[in-house]
Formats: sequence, structure tokens, C-alpha cells
Amino acid sequence: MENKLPDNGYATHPKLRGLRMTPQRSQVYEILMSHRDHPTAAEVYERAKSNMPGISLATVYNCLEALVQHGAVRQVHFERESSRYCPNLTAHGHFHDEQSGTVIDVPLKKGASLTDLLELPEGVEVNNIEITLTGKLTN
Amino acid sequence: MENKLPDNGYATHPKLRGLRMTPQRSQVYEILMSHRDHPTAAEVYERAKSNMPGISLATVYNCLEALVQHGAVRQVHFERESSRYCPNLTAHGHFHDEQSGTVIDVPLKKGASLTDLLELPEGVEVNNIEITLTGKLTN
DNA sequence: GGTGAGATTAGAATCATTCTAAATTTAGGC
DNA sequence: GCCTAAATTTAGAATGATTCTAATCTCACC
Repeated sequence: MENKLPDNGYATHPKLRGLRMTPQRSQVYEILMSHRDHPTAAEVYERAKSNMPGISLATVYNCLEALVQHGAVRQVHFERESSRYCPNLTAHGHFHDEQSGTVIDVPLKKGASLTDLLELPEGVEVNNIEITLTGKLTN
Repeated sequence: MENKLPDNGYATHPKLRGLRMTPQRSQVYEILMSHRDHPTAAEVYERAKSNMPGISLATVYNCLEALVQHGAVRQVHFERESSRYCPNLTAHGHFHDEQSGTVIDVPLKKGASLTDLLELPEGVEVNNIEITLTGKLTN
């Protein structure tokens, strides 16, 4: 139950972010941290069941929501497909291969910042940014 | 039935993009061009019915899909909410106010290009980019 | 003026997610 | 350690956007 704080862009432990831990939340969090492949809620559920057979899909949804709310994990979206979950908290985008469904993190170049790029309108307070690339893998 | 090509980032007429026109497709297209407020399919449907009472929701979905497929219009997504439709074809992002649902186009700064910013992995062919900002309007 | 491909339509089906209400667990105060 | 209130978990029902289905219609072309 890692309590070290990896200072590499990944999440600090949810408990340290003020989230009350439960076995289910730990389980869901561990799954996201260990597989970092942007699973959907249903995929997290499948994985969770092997260690914790009684867990319910509703709970997986609840846990994921709590983790997102506490900023331990990010939710990413492609079109209107199932939400996916990503523990990489650095600013980055996502590439989505339309054939295979594979998701790849797309880092920003060193020193680059999105706000340099965007002509933000007045009176706008931005909480979250998603950069989503879709296309195909060519190799 | 505008056949002029506004060279201002908005769509050329779908017919000019090789899409066979029908009264329903024209209607849907006109609605998007005249209101540029990023309506959902259901909203387009509501608007369409006043001019064309017999049009069906399924047809609105079909028409929107055809317009998107032919590149006359773009589909934009916020979380997993209903898709919205945008006839602005220039590179730009969208700000979404979580309270009111208002959507605002966010242009890129002059000369800026997203690919300058992103560390694109090898073997990736990008067809589409979405930049999505969420937050709140403060005025 | 017939015909075939493509469009439209109403309604059913799908599917991710959220809701509901009951049961369980938890943290803190005693 | 035990009690209570609040939070969490759970199964299953409900929701809601979208897609599918199968029948009908339209229209360009012969």
C-alpha cells in the first residue's frame, strides 16, 4: 500500500489527498496505478473482481468518481465512448487509435504550456483541459 | 441557400464537399450555420421541426453524421454529455461552462500550432484533435 | 414511367451511467 | 471495547443519448 509520493507526475496516494480509504477504493486505485493503460470502468471492474470477488460495478463507479473528485486520477473521454481513467497527473494529451482502441499519453514538449497557445476569452475560469487526438497507429 | 464559400473558417456548402443534398440535410445544415451556438442533436431537432414538422430525430442524427463525415461540420464532446455540433472548421478549442452549459469557441493564437506543443509518439497518424476546456464563467 | 440506390421514418434496442433504497462498514466519542 | 451517526457499498431499476431495424419514400437515371 504505497505511501511514498512518486514525484513523477503520478498521483499521490488518495488518502493523502483527503480521501477516506476503503478496501474497494484502494483496490480500484491500485489497479489504475499498476496498469496505467486507461481502462474503462467496466475493465476496472473486471480486474477488481479477481482480487475482490464481491465488488460491484456501482462501487467501481463510485470509487472512480471519488478518486477523480479528489484529483488522484483523471477521467478522459473519446467521442462518446466509455470514460477512461488515467493516473498521470502531468499536463498531457491522449491519442486514441480508432481501430484498436489503444490509448497513448502524449506529453507536452518541455516548457510548453497550453495557455501560450490559446486565445482565452475574458471572464473564463478553466478547471480542466482535455487534449484528445484520434487517428490510427501506422506501425 | 448560400452557395458562396465563406473563407472565414466556416464550412463550404456540404454539396460542394460531395454530399448529396436533401431537404432535411439542408435544413440541418442551415440551422447549424445560422445559430453557431453548438447545439445538441435534440436541439437541432427542436429547431428543425418549426420549419419542417415531419422531420424525425433519427433523421437529424443521420444528417448530422453525414455532415460530419463529409467534413462540413465538427462534432464536439464534453465529458459524456450529448454531442454538440460546430460549423467552425478552423483549428480551435471549446470552453464549456459547467453551470450554464454555454460553449465558447477558443481560437488558437496567431501562428500557433498544436503540433509545436505536443511530443507526438512515433507511428501515429492524427485525424482529429479536440481541445476541451471546462470551468466556469466569472462575469 | 420503371427501377434501384440511397434517405427518411417510427419505434425498438442498446449500453454506459446514475439512481434508489436497503444493508454494511467506518470513525470517533464514550 | 461498544454505540451511533455518517459514509459507503450493493443489486437492481431507471435514465437518456444514440444506434438499429425494417418499412416506406424519393429521386436521378435509363
